[in-house]
Amino acid sequence: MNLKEVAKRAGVSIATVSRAINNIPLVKGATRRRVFKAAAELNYFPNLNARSLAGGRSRALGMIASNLENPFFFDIFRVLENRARAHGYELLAANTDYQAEQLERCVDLMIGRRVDGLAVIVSEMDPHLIRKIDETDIPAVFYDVGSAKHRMSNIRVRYKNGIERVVEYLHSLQHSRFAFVGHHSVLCPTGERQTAFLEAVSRYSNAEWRIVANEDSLDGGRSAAREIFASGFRPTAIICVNDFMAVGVLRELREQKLRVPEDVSVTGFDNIKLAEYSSPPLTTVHIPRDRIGLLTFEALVPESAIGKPPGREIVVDPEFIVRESTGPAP
Amino acid sequence: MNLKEVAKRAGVSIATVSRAINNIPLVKGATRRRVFKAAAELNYFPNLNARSLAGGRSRALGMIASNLENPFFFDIFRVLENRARAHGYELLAANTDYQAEQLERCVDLMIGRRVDGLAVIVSEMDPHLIRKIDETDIPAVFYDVGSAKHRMSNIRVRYKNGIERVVEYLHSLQHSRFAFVGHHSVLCPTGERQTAFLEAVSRYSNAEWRIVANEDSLDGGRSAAREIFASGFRPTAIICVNDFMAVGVLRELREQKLRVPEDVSVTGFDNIKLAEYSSPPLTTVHIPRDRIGLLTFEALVPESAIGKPPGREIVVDPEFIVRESTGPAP
DNA sequence: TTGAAAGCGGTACCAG
DNA sequence: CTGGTACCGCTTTCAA
Repeated sequence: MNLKEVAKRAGVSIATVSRAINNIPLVKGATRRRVFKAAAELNYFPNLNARSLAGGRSRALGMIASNLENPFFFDIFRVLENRARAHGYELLAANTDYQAEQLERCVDLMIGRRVDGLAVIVSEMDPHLIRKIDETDIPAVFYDVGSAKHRMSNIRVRYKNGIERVVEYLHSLQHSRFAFVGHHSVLCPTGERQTAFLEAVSRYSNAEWRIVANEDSLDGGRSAAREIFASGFRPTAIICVNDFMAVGVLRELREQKLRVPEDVSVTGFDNIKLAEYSSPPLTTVHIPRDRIGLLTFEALVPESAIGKPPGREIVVDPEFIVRESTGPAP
Repeated sequence: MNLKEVAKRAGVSIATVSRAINNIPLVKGATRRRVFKAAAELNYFPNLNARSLAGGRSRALGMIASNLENPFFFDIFRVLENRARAHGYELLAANTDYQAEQLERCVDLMIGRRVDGLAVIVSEMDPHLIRKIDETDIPAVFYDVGSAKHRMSNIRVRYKNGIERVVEYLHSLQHSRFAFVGHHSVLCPTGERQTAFLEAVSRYSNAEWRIVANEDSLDGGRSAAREIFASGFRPTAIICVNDFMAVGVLRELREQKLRVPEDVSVTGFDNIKLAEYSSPPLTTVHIPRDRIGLLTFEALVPESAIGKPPGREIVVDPEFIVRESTGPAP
């Protein structure tokens, strides 16, 4: 089914059908009705590929995330999609599983689809990809990487502050043996968190620590915890790169009959919903995904944010939240 | 950047560039190299919209889910995407949040994009939409709804069996006061589970029960549990429509200082990863998402499944799994 | 208010 | 092995 057939049936030209379908005011009411009737009878659906091609814009935004299974990313996706829909865009989502190769495929795909804006919320970003995207002139937002210019914006969360707060808090509770559970991506922001951890912990002369990494999943968190204990190290506090992995850690501690927080304190990061639902609820650091999603949209669709310049650096401050997974050192 | 420019720079015709880019063997090695060089220099990305339009196929599959935040759906998404990618397709995902209106939008979008196959894994499906999709001749798979024909397949999970096993098991443990926590979608499969619950529980003359519903989320599960207790009913066992909500229920019970399973038994459904990570790990019913994802793909892309007829009914049997959230009635 | 026609960027068939 | 070219379905001037 295409415009031509609808036009034939409605007894008008394809130009008129196009106008009617797109709600362009020029069309007379009676004509419009005839067109819609014909379209309905023929079970007509505008071909969006053709529309994008002819129109020069796809009315689609893209979001690439490292791991949509982790609610942190999904929360951003959700608000971004809502904004997009509200403004007549659709959101194409893609997952990289933290793999550089997949990231490259996703980027090519998004560019190939000629998305009108692209948000890249991944930690494995590499400069050559940023350049690649930059050269296409597609408005883009990167997360914790790259620098603002042209049509590229940049959202930067101050992890360092967050981790510092966590470490300070634990130290004030007399903890001295720390473990850091990260995931495999070596670059920012994990890298940043890890570095921040090292810096913070190094400030205390009596502190001992150990760092382990595993995949960003419940299993990954659990394995990481297992690894720590297998090494013989006995932390009094386990600081996790995010809540998702922390839930895995909690599970392993339960297995080992260690009580949280009496025997070991555990902290997460992100403040995903699950952090409130774990047992015990996690002490964590809140990252405002709503705000990030919103700002991302505004950066991608400048018309939606009058007064705010495109291509800017957006800094987000995290917020420390104490729940029940932390307590005085044993 | 388009074919023409690449052709000019490489000193060949656009037909040749097209062939080279698409790895059609006819092209001579030297020519191919010239083309790729030119393409790289010009930062060329094939316009996928144009390709879909001209080629008559989009090389994309669509998946519409009720709630991608629920790992049940996400697990299916994951394997479907893997299969798709392995076969040169991309997967377009969309979320309905259980809203009929959004479902309709998503369907229109997928048809508009001319996906080569569409999986609709939602519980709020309505017959008119099935017809709509049917008339487009796009191969489709529905979950627990519609009937197999033409190019439409149909995956049906035997929930009834699963719920029956759960209820029987609890009854054998001397439970007699049951609560069922569902989510708001009234149609299959939730409806089916709910009905199955009623049938199963009605078989025992001494059984009492109560049914509540809330949104499919952690919060929804928690609220549902709160609602049960607010009503004055004191169940010895809470049967949840899925694991995701069950985790919310567990949280509320903790709040009420009720021990699981000593004071109350709780069961989930689906067997998502989180079910093993909750405290206590959930007794649940396994639904093989991997298999569902795989079968869905095969139904959508018949070439991938030689020997298997397109448009068939696929029946999946769930499997009862006992963990630690269930025990003898108090 | 409507129609005719020139693209948009590819694909694929037909010649050579 | 390569080039020419007729579409694919829609948007968008330009005229009428």
